[in-house]
Amino acid sequence: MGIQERKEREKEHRREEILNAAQKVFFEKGLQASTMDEIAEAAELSKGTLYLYFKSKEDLYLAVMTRGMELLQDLFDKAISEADSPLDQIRKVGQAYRTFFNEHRNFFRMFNFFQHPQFHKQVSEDMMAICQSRNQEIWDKVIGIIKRGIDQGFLRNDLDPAECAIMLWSNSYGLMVRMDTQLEYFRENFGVDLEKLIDKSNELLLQSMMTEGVREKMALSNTLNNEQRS
Amino acid sequence: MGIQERKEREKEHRREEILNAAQKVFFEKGLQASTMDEIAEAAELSKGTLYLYFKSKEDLYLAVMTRGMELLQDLFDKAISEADSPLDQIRKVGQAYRTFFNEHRNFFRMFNFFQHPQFHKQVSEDMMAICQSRNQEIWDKVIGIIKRGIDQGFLRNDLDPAECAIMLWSNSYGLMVRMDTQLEYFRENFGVDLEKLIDKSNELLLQSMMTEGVREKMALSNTLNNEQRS
DNA sequence: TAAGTAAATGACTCGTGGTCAGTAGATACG
DNA sequence: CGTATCTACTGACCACGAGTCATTTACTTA
Repeated sequence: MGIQERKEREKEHRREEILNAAQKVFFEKGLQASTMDEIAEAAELSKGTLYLYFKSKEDLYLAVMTRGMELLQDLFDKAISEADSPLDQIRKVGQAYRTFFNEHRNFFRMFNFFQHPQFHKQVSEDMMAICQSRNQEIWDKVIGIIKRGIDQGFLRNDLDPAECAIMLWSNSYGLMVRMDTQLEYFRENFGVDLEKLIDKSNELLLQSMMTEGVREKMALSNTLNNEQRS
Repeated sequence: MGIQERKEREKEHRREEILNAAQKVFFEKGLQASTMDEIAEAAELSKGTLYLYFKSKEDLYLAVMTRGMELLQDLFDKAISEADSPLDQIRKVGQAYRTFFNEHRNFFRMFNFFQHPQFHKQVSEDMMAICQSRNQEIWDKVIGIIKRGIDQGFLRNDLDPAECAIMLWSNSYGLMVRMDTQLEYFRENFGVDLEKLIDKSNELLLQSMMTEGVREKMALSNTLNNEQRS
């Protein structure tokens, strides 16, 4: 009998609907200012029902966040599959991260919020484990492409892939946080375009990771490109 | 008559006592989990009194945070005055930031929390302005030493001081956030020592900002140092 | 000593996260 | 078809914490 299966589907569907409502409310107001009543209202359910599907407001928040992690993973996969060399993969994944930041700012902020140790205490272990494993998947993916870059001679073989991945990621991340809250401030006070700066500093780091030969070839083709343009 | 003055002093003193109590509680539990009753208890005052001195829990939180900003400024001033060249100043200020992170982690987390746009809405404009201006002071200081580094020929003169400052700062910051929540994770899963990585990646960036001549001189003296050691 | 003033109090309100006894509607059974 | 069971759902309710304000206390001044 398919009744069991149908019920499972319906339950999953209901869960998704709650997530949709929660996402909408959280995106508008953030964790603190959103209320469970409001989310229940948006989901056209009673508050009690929310607690049948999620252990707490924080857990619900993280469940929404995992959607963002999936999204980021998809963007990365797409970037990796579209690139033609390990170096190109690294650049395109970096670009994908910046796209994610620009077009899914609310998810970026959720990731950011998730970093706070104090927040972790309010979250169930189950949900924490889910986030951990998704996180691990993303890091493995990023480290993987760096490793290929080293193995195929594009990046210096005295470097550690994980270290490189963390450096590049954190470098972008640090600037994005700045951008998110102080983009105007830096433009007005110091005439700095943070958007371009992310590109620049990421490229700076990447180049210092390249092997001598690759860097020279890069420089040469850049020169050619510039000459063609002018 | 000095009564007026004495009252002012007493009021200031009371304010400091409240800040002491708040700092203790906030450090232990974070913003969310700390209650105003608890802080009042720690300050040996009633809750109502707290609201005579601070507009809201969030304002009180930020008032504690400004102490951290003062502390960071002092560390920077000390680092700048103790260094003997602009390049040394940049390195020592970077080191001071890392010291701040390690020894005043709770303040670092407060700064971090402050970054959230959602949090800003819950704060009074007065307090926001105070934080802004302190922030500006710190950035001016950091940009100032980079500018001296460029003017005196240590750093490439095609670079913008503000851009360099932001790059270096954000680079450290990004890694510190990672360190704060995932130090063990990265050590266990990828064998990466984030502490050392901050040094490494900061030095990497700094070197790519140096003029050719200075970099070569640096490389030479490093070689000599290494030879002396072995 | 009494009036006046500033500081401090704590009982109160109101909003919100989370609970749980009860309801309704579907399903299984006689 | 009627009844028992089960399951998702409900919303009144509780606990607790931020913020308020009428009242009290302590000090100053005349």
